[in-house]
Amino acid sequence: MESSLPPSTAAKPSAVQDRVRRAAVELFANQGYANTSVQQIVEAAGVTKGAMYHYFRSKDDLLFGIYEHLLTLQREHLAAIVANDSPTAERLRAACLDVIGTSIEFLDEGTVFFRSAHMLSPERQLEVKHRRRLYNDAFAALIEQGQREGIFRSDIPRAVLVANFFSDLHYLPQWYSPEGPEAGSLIAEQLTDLFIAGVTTTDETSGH
Amino acid sequence: MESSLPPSTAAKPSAVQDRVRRAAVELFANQGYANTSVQQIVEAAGVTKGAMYHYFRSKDDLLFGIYEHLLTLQREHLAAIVANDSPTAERLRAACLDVIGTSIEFLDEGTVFFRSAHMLSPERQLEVKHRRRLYNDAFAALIEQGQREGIFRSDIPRAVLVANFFSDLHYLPQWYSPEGPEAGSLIAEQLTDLFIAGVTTTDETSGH
DNA sequence: CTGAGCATACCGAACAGTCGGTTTGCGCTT
DNA sequence: AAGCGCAAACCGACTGTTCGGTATGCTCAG
Repeated sequence: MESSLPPSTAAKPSAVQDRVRRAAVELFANQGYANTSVQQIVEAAGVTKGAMYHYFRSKDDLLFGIYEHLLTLQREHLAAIVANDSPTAERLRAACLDVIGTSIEFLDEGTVFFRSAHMLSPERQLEVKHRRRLYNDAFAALIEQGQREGIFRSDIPRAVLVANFFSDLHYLPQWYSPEGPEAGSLIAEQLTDLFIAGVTTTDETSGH
Repeated sequence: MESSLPPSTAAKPSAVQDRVRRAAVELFANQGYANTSVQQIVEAAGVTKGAMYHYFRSKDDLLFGIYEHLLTLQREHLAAIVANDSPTAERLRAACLDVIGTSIEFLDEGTVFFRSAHMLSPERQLEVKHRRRLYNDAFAALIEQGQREGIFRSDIPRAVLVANFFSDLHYLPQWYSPEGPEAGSLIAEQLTDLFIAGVTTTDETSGH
């Protein structure tokens, strides 16, 4: 949207590059990676194949770029939140709100992220898996701390608790569609509420 | 598993048909629909292409068969559970346990179900969408009843509550892998617990 | 005149689906 | 029991098309 600025401004990531990326994300999200031809992408972006292959080494590069973007973003956000010195419950809440918010902001990217992981080259699949695991572990560590403090229930394996939250991120692109401007953060709060409600210790779940 | 019976027994769904189906599900789950060639399927099934096309009209038919199977199964189960005259809370719990159990039993089918919906022919996408909606509505009706009874919280849109549960089904094939024999139903109970805990009315969420 | 930025024509591989043909199983006549 | 006839089951080479990627050519700023 800031593409209407005079071309003199800022470091250009090349208009072509950007348009190809945007077109690719949208097409991948709507038709799947394997079902989208390079020809379609360049047509949607209004460039030629030669131009595209000038900036990207392969179709796979285009796909991996999406993962790279989201993974980096989420890692940075979570690291910042965890580093806070607020109470565990608040940090968990902040982490949930943030990652749901991000997922809503990048809905198409999320769709591709969760649907097309198996289309990446094997090495890159490993890379993605690894970095996802790091995120997962950092998140799980938050929950573990809460469990030690006695505020989160311990009668259910931590892996299940974590999966129960991550599932919301997975499913989000499948049912959420942006309506109002604020609707996004509202959904984020509601889903976070539900998760926290499920994970918080109650009389029945405290000790076991 | 009952394939070891003498060939004299029962109505045969044709051994070839069955082996093709199994091979297709596994390959679709592991590599995605678009990335799996008909040649791979028939090789894995140990049949020829001619044989396959004798029983299936197209590759798309193979895919739709998976949806047909799961949709029919889940619809029947839910209908039976809803028709019970037990209390709402118990029926919701039973519905959750059942559909998670089914999803675990048919993990590969689930993987394909959630990952490859956009590969179906447009008409069949609509059909699947329609039947999913019916299931969704029946499930939502259960929750609505609980809300009217005051046992389920009403401060969060019903659609969000439902999505919060369905997300678990979506994510399941991504993280769950069958270990012990009983582990499956244990997971089902834990996830159901978490969902119910989140959706049940507490002091803070009762009125609004 | 030179090289970055792009356009165009093209390549080999792989794909879903087809089709003419062969084999197999089975009811029926003799 | 033996042979006939015929349909269903199955085979696999083949086709037209599409794909990701490349090779080469053009253009214009510096």
